[in-house]
Order: sequence, then structure tokens, then C-alpha cells
Amino acid sequence: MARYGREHKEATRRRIVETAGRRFKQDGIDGSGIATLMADAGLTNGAFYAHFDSKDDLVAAVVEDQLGRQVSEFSELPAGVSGLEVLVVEYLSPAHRDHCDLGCPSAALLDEIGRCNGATKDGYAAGAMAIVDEICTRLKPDDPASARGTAFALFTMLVGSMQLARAVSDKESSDSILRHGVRSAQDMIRREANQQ
Amino acid sequence: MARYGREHKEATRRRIVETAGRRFKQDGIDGSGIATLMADAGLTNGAFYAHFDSKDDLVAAVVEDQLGRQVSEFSELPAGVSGLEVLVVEYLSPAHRDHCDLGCPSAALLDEIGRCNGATKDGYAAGAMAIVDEICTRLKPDDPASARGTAFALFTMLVGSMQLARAVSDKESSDSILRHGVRSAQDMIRREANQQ
DNA sequence: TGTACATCAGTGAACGCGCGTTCACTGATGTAC
DNA sequence: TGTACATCAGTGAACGCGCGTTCACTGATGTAC
Repeated sequence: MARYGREHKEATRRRIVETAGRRFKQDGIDGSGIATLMADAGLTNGAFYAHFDSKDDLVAAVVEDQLGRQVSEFSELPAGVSGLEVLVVEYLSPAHRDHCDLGCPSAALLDEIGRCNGATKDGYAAGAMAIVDEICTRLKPDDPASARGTAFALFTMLVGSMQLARAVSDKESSDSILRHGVRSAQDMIRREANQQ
Repeated sequence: MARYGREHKEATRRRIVETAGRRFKQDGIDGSGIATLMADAGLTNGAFYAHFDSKDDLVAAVVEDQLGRQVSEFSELPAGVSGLEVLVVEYLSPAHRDHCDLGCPSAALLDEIGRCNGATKDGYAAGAMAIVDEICTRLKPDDPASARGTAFALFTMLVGSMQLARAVSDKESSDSILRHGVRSAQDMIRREANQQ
């Protein structure tokens, strides 16, 4: 089974980072063991340290990768404000709430990232700032910096709303939180974008 | 050392719940072991199961207690909208950011609560709804229900902003996130409260 | 008031288990001849 | 073109440790006489 070409090892590493991202978002960082993470990638525990120095090292790689993916996805949305409106509806959807593993890393892990080491936090911060910048550009193409406050408010509100929706078991209450969130987010976007 | 009166055991239980609340908020739920939690309360690990059925049982008790405390603190603020404005400034302060253990359980634990069992989530949801109701009443004493959307937006934005500020190591960036948050929160409050 | 006793909160060692990490080994690979 | 070999990605057992949980025991208590 173990056959390797030129870029084989690198591909394996990428596979570990990707499957670990899903597992972390599903079960939490503390809640995911190395053996499970490696089995997810179709490997055994021993191979882990050929790719990473430590679990912390993997965590930093995963957080950076996850935020990078999110930035990429963002740029595939329709241009301008309409892309933001699509984002809000998709982000605050029941499908996103019910599939942590495929969703936003901030919604799944932000408070845990706050307890991680400096390398992980720096990787997170860089990705989060890229997302906020992207929101700014879409809100106010001519003067993105002026939309920074609204961009932060929108971002933190989306993340907080998804976490709250996931912490509420009752489906109807949870759905209602998402709907309230969509309305508030759309109001924020329109107010900022329509300002001269 | 072990001397006990009528309400001794109940007082011990309360002490465990209180110190465990601090520990969970500092190190996470998965990151806090029973032996550590009991040592925090001045006891040894063995006594734990005289007070709780399991760690999950403690977690549910702690989450309910923490939210209850927050509801009480809320009602001690100045009446009406001015109490909300005090709340926002205190909530999004560097002091709160730097002392998770004494701060908001949602900011410290919300994504972890989303992975907890039903009893814990139900306790959380009840407390969170009480907080949102309190915000509604202060925003619109005559028609609280109409302020629900703004109340959710304010609550989730505060929680998300604090988590983001804690995940960003660079002090200046983190402070800036808090300041942006205060401004946006105050705008939301004033807009809702001044609406006829 | 003073002594004997049942109660039970708390002790601390032990359980099996999964954690993060290490390491001697395996075996398919691309290369050398 | 075919064979021998060095490389190294991956295996899987083992390490010590801390986890959640159990349990036989301790010893201060309030009560009975």
C-alpha cells in the first residue's frame, strides 16, 4: 500500500491537515486524539511525527489552512455587496449549523483558538483580518477602511449567532436565532453600503 | 479538617460549582480534569462523586450556575438603556479580555457548549434567553418583543468580538477590535432605543 | 454534663483507558549498474 | 532490460502520564443515654 512518488509525502501532509480540520471542527481540538486524526487520513498513529513536530504544530497548520480555505471560498462569491448577501444567507443556514465539520472554523473553534499558542493565534489572526478586509472592500469599494467597524460587527455577529444556534437544542428556537441573524446582518450591510 | 453542619455539604457543592466555573472558563471544559477541579475547591478527587454523578453532570450544573450569575449581575446595572451602555463598555474592556476566568461564560465556552449533552445545552439556552429578554426590556420597555432582533444581534456581536479579541495576540489589534465593538454596539443600542 | 455510637463528608489509592510521543522495524520505491 | 540496493513513508507496539471513575477506609460530627 505504501507507494510514494515525488510529491507523495507532501500530499499526505495536506490530507492530514484537511481531515484534521474536519475532525477538530466536529469534536474540538482537545476532543480529537492523534490516533483518530491519523485514522481519518487512512494512516496509523506512528506516521504523525514524520509530518509534524507535535500536536500543537498540527493545530497551527490546520488553523492556517482552514482560514485560507475560507478566504478562497469568499473570493468565489458574486462580486460586491450581493456576494455578501449570499454569504450571510448561506452562513446562517440550518445546513451550516448542522454540519460543523464542513463549516466555518471560527464558529466551531474560536474560543478554543483563544487558548492556543502564539503560532496558532497568529495564523488565525492573519486569516481573520483577510476576511475582514474582504468584507470592507465589498461594503465600500471606494473607501474600504471606513467600513472596518461594520465589517468587524458583521463578522463577529455571524460567528456568535452560529455558535448560539448550535448551543440551543430546540430546533425552532435555533432556527429563529438564524432568521433573526440574517435580518440583522442584511440591515447592517445595506445601511453601510447605501451610505454615501 | 472534615467538620460538617446542617448545610455543610450543600455549601461544598456550591464551592465546587463556582471554582469549576472559573477553571472551565480559563482552560476549557475538556482541558480541566476532575482532580484539578477538586483541588481548586480545596478537596481531593475522591469526594467528587459524592456531589455529582459524572463530569457531564458537573458541566450542566456549572453552565446553569454561570448563566444565572450573569443574569443577576445584569439586573444590578443602572435601569434602562444606560445600563446597557455600561454593560457594553465593561464587556468589551481589556480587563474582561484578559481575565477569562472571571468573565462571560459564553465568550469563554460557547462553541464547547455546542458540543455538550442536552441537559447542558438546555441550561445554557434558558440562561441565554433570560439575558436576551433583559436586553429587550431595556431597549424597548413598551414593546420588548419588537427589539428581539437587535437584542440577539447585540448579544452575539459582544460574544463574537470578545472571542476574536482573545484569539488575536497582538495587543494593539486586539484593543482595536474591542474599540470597534464598543462603537458598533452603541450604534445598535441607540438606533433601536431612539426608534419610535 | 460526660461518654458511646451511628452517620457520612471527605481521603487517597487503585482501576482501565486513551492521551501525546518514541522507536525499531517493514517494504515499496526510484536509482545504479 | 533485469537485478541489487539505499531510501524513507508508513507500521504498530510500547512509553509514562493524566483522564474519569470506584471503593475501602477515616475521623469529626450531632445524637442517645
